[in-house]
Amino acid sequence: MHFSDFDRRLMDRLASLNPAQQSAVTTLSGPVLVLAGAGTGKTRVITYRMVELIKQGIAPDRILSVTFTNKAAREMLNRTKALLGSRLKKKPLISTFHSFCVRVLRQDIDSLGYPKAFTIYDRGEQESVARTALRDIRVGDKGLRPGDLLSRISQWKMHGILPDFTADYIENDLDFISALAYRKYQQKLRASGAVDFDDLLLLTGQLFEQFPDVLARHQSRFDHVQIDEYQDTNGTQFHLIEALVRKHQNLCVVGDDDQSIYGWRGADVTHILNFGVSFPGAKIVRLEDNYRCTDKIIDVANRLVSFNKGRHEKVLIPHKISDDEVRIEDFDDEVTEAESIVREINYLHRTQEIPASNFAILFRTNEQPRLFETELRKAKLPYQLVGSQSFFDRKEIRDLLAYLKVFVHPTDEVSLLRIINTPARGIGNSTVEKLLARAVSQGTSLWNIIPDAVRAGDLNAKAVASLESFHALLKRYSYRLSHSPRQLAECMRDLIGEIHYESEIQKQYKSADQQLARSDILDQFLDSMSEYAQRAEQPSPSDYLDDIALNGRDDESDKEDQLAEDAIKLMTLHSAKGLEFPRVYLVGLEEGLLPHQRSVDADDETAIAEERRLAYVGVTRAEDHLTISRANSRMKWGRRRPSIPSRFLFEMREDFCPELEFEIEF
DNA sequence: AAGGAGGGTTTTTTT
DNA sequence: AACCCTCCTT
Repeated sequence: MHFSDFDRRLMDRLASLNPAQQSAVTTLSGPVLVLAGAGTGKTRVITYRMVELIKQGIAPDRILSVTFTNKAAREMLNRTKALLGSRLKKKPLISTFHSFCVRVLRQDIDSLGYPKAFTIYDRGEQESVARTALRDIRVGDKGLRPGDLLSRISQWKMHGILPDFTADYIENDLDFISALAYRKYQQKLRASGAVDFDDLLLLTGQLFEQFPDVLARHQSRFDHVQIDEYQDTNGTQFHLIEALVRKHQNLCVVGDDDQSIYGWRGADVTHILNFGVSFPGAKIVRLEDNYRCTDKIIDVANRLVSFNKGRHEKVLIPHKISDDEVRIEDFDDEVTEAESIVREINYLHRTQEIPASNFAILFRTNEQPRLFETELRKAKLPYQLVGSQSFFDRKEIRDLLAYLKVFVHPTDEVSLLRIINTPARGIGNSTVEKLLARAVSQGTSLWNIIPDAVRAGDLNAKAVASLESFHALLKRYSYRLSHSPRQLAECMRDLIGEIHYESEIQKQYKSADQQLARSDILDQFLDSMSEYAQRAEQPSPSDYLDDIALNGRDDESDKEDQLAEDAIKLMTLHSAKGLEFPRVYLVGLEEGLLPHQRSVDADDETAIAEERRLAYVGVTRAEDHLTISRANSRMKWGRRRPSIPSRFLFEMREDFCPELEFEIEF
């Protein structure tokens, strides 16, 4: 959407606020809960409120607004700028919890015994740490994998439970081993000067709790705090908020319990349900006027969500009337599903000239978009896969980032292990094992042991020579980067040359096509770095790494924004939250997919309820046209299996009665 | 130490 | 079907 359209719509909306919305906007002090259904303009209300505060004379930088994603933060900032123009003298602080916490921690984390130059570990790196932590523990034949332990550990962290306090929560083998792993894991992280995503919140909470002066400093920075998507707050986040507003209670939160879809990540709906208890005297404003969807779509959404128990009863009131029924279509298999939907989009786009950006295809799992991508590419339609961090997940990028991390922070053991023999330089497993054993026995890090080990002489000559030149290489680049941070891209380009990374690619990929694609990735990566070096006020490698950790492929989005504006969007239901599209295809409504098999197996009504909310989120993304589809059979793990229509279809439509094409076996 | 073959396993969702 | 891990050969 262009700015002019955008502004016009905003101004219209502002002029037509209903009394409930007005009261949300004009209640400027004390706690406020805005309970708002889908498509009622939640985020806009919070933006207007901020604008109102600034108009009343509150300095923009004394308002903290927390959004759920970095993208939402950017959008909110743009709207504020559009509404206030030159009246906006300072920048309001709009960020996610995680970005906010990184800022806090960069200042004070040393009080907790971590280095200020900590690195942030993502999922893959966490798993390596967990794997080493696991190795020290005798797992026996329990068949547990790092992933299981990590998610248990993550749950504890999101409830603010530290390693020393896990004893109360042990109920089974998984808990027991996870508790052990948690301690080892946390030790390893700290030794590597690393922090994981949950730590960002957990450590900030710890900091606030243990150091009242630090808390006081941050409390006095803000007169007002606003939180968007409050239904997704976890325990640790709640404590952070509560601590920040403890003195003035100027807190405004916005959310919808029917859209709580992050329970698996620790989000706790009770925070929004008990807001009035946690913050006495809170005003509660309800928004039920839906401006997004047609009456037909709202009807389906209301019916569906009414099957959930224990929620704030809300009935969305549609403001758009349409003759277009919600379509529920079935196809033989997942290939036909993709083909047919893409064929329809192709027709509508090319013949009816409906812009590509009007379309969105929403799905439950990440294996689903593949086929749609293939079909869209065949039809030469512009599309964008939203949300997947595929770019920074590529092997090449991860390798080079690991180099960069070691340059910045030599104690980062996970990254060091990743690059020590990448590309192969004759430092094989047995050598690495010896080094690690020595590091453990001397109680120091792998990095520190390398010069010693070279002297000790129980390694073969080739390995020693390689180690020496590897060590020298790291020192050289780390020195160079710290002295000329603006040269980030050039530096990495030289590195690629020096370690012959390109020839490594040639070796690994046989076809010229693939080789080209891989080199292309490297170029994009270097571009992203030089772009960063220009954009940032004070570029530094560690700041660049923060940027990537928190924003993913953010740097590309600027370039792609115009392109993305005119593309068909493909995304999971989770990343579709907060967005809206004129034409939505909600695909794969089958038992086992939506609701997901894992929730079905859990045999737990709350798990199914969350799946239902997910479907509800999908339905309510559609502005004008909604098509729901399913396949009668689907490939899974190389096998074709029959699919049963999702139970949600029966709930959405009273008259839903499909003809089943497969035979029922008894 | 490196590369390749064979076997076993897998996927929910993401800041 | 695709990926990862382990083991085997060179």
